[in-house]
Amino acid sequence: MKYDFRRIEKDWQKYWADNQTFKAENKSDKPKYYVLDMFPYPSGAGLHVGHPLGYIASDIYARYKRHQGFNVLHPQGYDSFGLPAEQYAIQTGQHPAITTAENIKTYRRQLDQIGFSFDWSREVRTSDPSYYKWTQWIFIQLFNSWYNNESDKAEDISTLETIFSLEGNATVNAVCDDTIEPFSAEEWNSFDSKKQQQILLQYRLTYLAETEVNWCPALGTVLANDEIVNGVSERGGHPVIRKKMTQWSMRISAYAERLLKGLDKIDWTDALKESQRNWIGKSVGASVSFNVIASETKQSHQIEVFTTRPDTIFGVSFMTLAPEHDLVQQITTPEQKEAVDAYIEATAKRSERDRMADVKTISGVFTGAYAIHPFTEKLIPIWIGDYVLAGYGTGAVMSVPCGDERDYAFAKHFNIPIPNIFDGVDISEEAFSDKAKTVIGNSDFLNGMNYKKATKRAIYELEKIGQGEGKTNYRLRDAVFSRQRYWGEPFPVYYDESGMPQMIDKQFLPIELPEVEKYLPTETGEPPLGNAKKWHWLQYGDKAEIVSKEEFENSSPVGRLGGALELNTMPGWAGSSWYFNRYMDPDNPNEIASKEAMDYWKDVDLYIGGSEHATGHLLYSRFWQKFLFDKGVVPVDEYAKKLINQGMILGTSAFVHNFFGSRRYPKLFISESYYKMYKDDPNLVHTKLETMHKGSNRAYEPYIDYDMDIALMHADVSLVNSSDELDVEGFKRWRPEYKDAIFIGEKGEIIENGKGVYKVSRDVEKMSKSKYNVVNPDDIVSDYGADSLRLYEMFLGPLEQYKPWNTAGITGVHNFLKKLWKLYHQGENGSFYVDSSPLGKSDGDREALKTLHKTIKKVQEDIENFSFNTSVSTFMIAANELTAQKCTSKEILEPLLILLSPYAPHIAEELWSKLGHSGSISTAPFPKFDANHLVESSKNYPISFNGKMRFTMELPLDLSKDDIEKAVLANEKTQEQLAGRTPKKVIVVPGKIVNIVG
RNA sequence: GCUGAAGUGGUGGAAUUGGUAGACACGUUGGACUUAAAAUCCAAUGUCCAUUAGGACGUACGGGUUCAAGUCCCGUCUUCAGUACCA
Repeated sequence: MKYDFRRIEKDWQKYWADNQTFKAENKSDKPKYYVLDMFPYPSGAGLHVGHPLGYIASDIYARYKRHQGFNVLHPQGYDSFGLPAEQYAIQTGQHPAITTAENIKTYRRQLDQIGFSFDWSREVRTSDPSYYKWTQWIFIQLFNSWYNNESDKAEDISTLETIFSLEGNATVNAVCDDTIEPFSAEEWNSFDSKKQQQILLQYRLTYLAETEVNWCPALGTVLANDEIVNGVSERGGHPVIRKKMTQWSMRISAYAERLLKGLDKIDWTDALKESQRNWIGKSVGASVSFNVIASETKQSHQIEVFTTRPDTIFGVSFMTLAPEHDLVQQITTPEQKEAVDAYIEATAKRSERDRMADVKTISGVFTGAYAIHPFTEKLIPIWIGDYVLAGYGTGAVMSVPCGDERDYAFAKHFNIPIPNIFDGVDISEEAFSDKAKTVIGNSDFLNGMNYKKATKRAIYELEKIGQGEGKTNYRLRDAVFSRQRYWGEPFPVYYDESGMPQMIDKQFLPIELPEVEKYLPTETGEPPLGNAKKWHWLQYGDKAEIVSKEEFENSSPVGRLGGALELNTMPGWAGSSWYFNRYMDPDNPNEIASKEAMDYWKDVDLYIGGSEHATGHLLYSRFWQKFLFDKGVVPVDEYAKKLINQGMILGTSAFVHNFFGSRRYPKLFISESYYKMYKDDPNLVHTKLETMHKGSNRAYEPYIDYDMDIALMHADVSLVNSSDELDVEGFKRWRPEYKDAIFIGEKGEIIENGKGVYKVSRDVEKMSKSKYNVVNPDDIVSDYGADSLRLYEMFLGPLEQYKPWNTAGITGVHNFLKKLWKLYHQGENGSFYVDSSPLGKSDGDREALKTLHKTIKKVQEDIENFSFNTSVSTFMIAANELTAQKCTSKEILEPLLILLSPYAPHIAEELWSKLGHSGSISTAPFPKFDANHLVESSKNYPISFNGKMRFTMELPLDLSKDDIEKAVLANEKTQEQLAGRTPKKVIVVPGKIVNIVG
């Protein structure tokens, strides 16, 4: 009987679905285990073979944990809000909900055929109103909270209002906007409601603010910092400019320190933690304020700077402000005004990208103003320069050229003095920035101190004169939360008559996305939701509805509540920042999940996903979790105990060499070697092509130019065989414009009518439709089966590694499954056969048991270390050994199938049922490893002399080290080797080599 | 520049954490079966020398520690990823 994987896999997938085999219960006597995948965005292209890699790994682990007796939660869902469906809607007019639903259907079919043990009864979709109801609810909670630095947690905004009405804001230690003016309780109570609202907004954890944002004109939306790569948009690679807009922001900076500290208690990879640490960018130092007197107005100003080196304060010889700094205009002297304005204009013109590309050029202008040194009271010239960034710290630095490379270069360039404040250091060539070796000199009260001492003392002295204080600065910026898109969560927000944002009451959630005619921004530049006819919020008592502007204005004003709704939608990371909690109780209409469910499942034990989310999703979701923890909504403040980043499976692209730039030979493809020939001697090739031209009936385009640059063009990988040979005729049929393409082979011959060979060049790249290198898992499953696909993806290499896909190699694991099947389907008719008599003590039985227990040990270790690739090899070795031993014992097969079932569940279930079991293999207990089966009575020990292998000698295994030493020395061959000498030392490592040092 | 990861046959990758390097698989070559092909099975396969027996070399490069180094230490080079005028 043949290994009919198609039938087997279909049958068992049906069985699992019919019996809800993988449904997890929220109550169980078993210990819980939560295995989570990063849920996918359902794109129109469907899955390629790279996508399931992480899912296969998590599925193996989930199935393993079920065998171990855990109640396993292994859910899956869809991050279904996103740009591509919206772009498609813009092009075709099809509602993104329809596109998304279709894509999800494809995804589900593709996922199902691989045989994952997901509990689909818990599926979530972020674009589902019953789901985003709770995303909106969380937003409201954030709006209604402020961050109290005293209790170090988020608190209800009402507690802040109480403090304001009793004490004003002087005693409040909160994370808030830095522009807040102090006020007393009396003042607060005298403010009108709007003023109070405006002030509160500056404290809320989500707030509306005029911020400089990354605006992407091509996409018509704002992007977060992590959505920009190398100065262009991550999606599409469009240019990004800075622009001021009123936007919702998330006060993630309030959690900077806790996000940093939390990393210490979770088991994530060092690389990932490190990139989160860098992103948060904590630096400890001091803020120092310098007094400035503007020569024009005679007004006094203060410039605040942040420095990590307050110990070098006596080395300050100038100050530099970012060109965008607020004070620049006020302090610039009339003589310098022209130069300063010109410089500011020039910098403003430069795009982010230019500025990044050109960091070497030193530029700046003197403002004509001077600051006063807080200790020496000397005058310090104030410059502006674009090496100081407006967005970091205060946008101003105290420049210490002797201790900072950039300040040094700036000072050298503009001939500013460079005073030396380091003892025993030569700074004539370069700045000295080694903190560890620093000894301060020439610095009054800091003289002779090291970095640590001097820093402390400097801060103390600054505080004493009220010119500064110790300060910690973070690079982490508040996250912009508004997107000018249609296909995202609507905000539960309306604007009242005074224009202040108001939250819509929980009972009216969700605020559903309205229908629009066009998915583009409106003519007046409003986001796409501005196209909706009904978009005004109207509430009478406990009834509410969304109505048109006219209906809203014509409604009776008595007891009415409402206004225009927020037209922005939430960003992609909103829905994904809390979904792991929803899986615990996905259908709950009253809460994000019930308390019982969350107390039972608590957190994710294993989270698997790509490292590209390091500073996006994985940071935002930790932020929301901490917030929800502060509010008592969730029981833990870190939601994922362990995280593994799976690597990516890359595609192997195929390229053809095309005379792309030439209008003379536009459809001519030449082989690589021929191209090399061309590079060496272009004229030779020209002549050859000319001859060929004349000798052929083909109509080349007329001669126009000699531009013969070769372009490498992607060819569809399905047109190339495993020896890199292109199916030339297939290529011509592939696209109409290549119908008359001409291929020239290695020796300059024309390839046609199946004669001749054209070899493509290869390169490894990300799998993508546009590179024609996508391998579809559907094809693999139909050719080799899901079990082969699962085994092969694991076999390719370590989980975390990036590796290219190569379909040819799958025969290895496929043959293993066939071999295993054949071992138990021998004899005349090939029907299933196992030897059910108990194993005895014969050599063969001992060998079989040894194979089994070796496999148990290795596979268990491998799963626990997530080295799934090596356990696939272990299975193959076991199958080879059992075949060689002709062992068909039930006693061996049964545990072996349980070991195999996480990897290749279908074949394991099939053989398991053939063994007479009625239920699914998935809950069968994991086999117990027994070391006794691996122990032999004696072993051939390799004996070496001075590290060189000489002979082997059989020794009983239960001998002690000393006994082994004695036995080895007494041995005849040893004596022969020693030739009468006395050995210096005998090294015995149990189970390993015996080394005699002579 | 900084941070992190890595460098092993033609290829993907193993190596019990210092103990016989190259497991397992792909590919290649040869053979068996077949009218033939596919499939399947068997054998060989790090490099070099040697008919054989066997020997020498070999884990990016150069040193070192050790009876013993892919693994540990010092230095150099290369690749990949993230980040970047962060004061």
